Amino acid sequence: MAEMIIARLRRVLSSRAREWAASSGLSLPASLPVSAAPSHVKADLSLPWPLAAAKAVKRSPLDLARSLAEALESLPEIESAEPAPPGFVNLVVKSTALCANLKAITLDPKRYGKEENGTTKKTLIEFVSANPTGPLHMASGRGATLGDCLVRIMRRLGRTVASEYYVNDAGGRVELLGASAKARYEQRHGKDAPVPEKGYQGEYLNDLAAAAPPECAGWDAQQWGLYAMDSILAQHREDMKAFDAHFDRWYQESELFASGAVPKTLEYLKGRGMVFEKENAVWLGTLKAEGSSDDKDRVLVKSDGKPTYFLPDIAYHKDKYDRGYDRLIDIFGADHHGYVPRMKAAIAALGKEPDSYRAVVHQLIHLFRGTEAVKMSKRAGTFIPLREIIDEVGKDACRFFFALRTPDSHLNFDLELAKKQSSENPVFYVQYVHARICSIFRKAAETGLHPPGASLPPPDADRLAFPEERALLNKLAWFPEVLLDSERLLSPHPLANYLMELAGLFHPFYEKRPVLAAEDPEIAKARLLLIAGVRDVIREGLDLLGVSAPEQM
RNA sequence: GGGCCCGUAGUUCAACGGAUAGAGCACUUGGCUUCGAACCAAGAGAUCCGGGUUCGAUUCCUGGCGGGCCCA
Repeated sequence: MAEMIIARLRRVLSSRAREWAASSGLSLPASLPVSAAPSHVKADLSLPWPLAAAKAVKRSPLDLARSLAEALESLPEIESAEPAPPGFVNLVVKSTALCANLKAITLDPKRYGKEENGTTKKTLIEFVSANPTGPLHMASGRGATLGDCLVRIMRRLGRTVASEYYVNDAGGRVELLGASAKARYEQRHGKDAPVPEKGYQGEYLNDLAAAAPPECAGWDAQQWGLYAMDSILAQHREDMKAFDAHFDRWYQESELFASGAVPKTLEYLKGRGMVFEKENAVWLGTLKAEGSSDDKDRVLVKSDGKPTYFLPDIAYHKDKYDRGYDRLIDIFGADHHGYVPRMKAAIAALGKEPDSYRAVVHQLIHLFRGTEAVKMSKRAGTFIPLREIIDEVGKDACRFFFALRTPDSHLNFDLELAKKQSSENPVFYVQYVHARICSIFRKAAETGLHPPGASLPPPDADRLAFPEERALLNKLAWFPEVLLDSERLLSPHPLANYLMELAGLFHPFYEKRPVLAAEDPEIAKARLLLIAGVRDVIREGLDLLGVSAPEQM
């Protein structure tokens, strides 16, 4: 398969530009980005390099742009290179190159975007990891979308990556959950049994108590706790399945205790001299750790001899490294952002490269019903379960909505709007393009113009020369770059926004350039290949977001 | 009180330090006997307020104001 066109151009242009710079006595920055030309410029690519280079020399940026444009114009893939004030070089890519790229997409859509010589590092992405003490709520949906999309995107790029869900099933909360469930059970049987003071209040505990097997009458809080946690965890698994979020492993905290990893990790940290004792407790010196931004030291083992949650968390992350992952990504909701500095400190205490650990903190979702804010409170039991949204809005709309935004955005989610299933939801805008194209292919099969499965000839560039066609050819070329952006930013939002833009370019083409009733059969076939490329990229792009691409809607 | 994040069009959101700040929805006016009108064309509409760095700031630094979250 041909190398992706933009990636190739980036390499070729950079290399030629460096030759040019060397012969002109200039120095160029280490990174030479190639970006799409802005809409008001009639070009495909835009280079701001002369602006950056002009600083050190006495020539004007525009002069340098003229000179650079001359040096680049002779490249085989380049149609024209024009200097533009204040010092850009705008490039038009040869249509033949874009057409070759189009043909390559349709030949093997599943590999479009794969980096042949990418990193061999193994990445582990941990996300959701909600406590099994209550149903998953909306915020988990955002974390699930970010994590799952990232896994899919990185796999598409050719990375080795695995996903995990960490289950906090050890410690005191099992018993507290059990006591809460037991109280609900006894209330159902007419007893005056108050839920423990700091216990769990949610309505779901009622359902859980009602569904308990007959022998539960004799259970103590611990047994109730195991039962409750099992059934809540089973619900989490079902919710994640319904949300199309896949985890390669559900890692249980109790496994760490069972294997002795917790005390071993403590010994390991002691051996590295990272631990001290004070007031009968054992501490990790996170405050003064290398590169630490934590605001105080953290307890690992309390004065009563019990470990805090922090110690098994460290043991879990050590285990990730021990299993051969050299790049860890954790995805948190903003309510856990305070956790990040101490985990970074712990990574340093383990002797790992700080850059090998990345935390994505996504902001929480503000829920509305129309204009009325809905407060989320797990304790009060008034949160909106993720399941309710999946059932009423659909996981496609929900995932696409979350995938469109950067993790940093404090996004608003209007339940009434989302439930409308109307065109107000952007996912339909993209899916509609896919359905429209599939419809054209059905018609093309009926009329015999293009039997299913038949291959289309590589297009003659002259037959895809209208601006609407050129714009699509160009946009399709950027798909692999968008995947790289998503990986770099650890977020699917560049991809989701790209799909909106691609869809937005298809409709005008559709209105102005008939495919089946084209001027002649050769043009019809060229346009069929073009829309096949659009269809494939939308289908693959939506798939990376975990969103379906219906053939009819 | 300290820390993290945010403030862009009526609204929900984009924009590696680059050019005339882009989309969806909503609004106004047009467009279905012609591949799907969940669409298109045209119109109107925005960077919270001061300073600073830079050839160039929505972006970086700094001081306010406003909001979300965490800690004390």
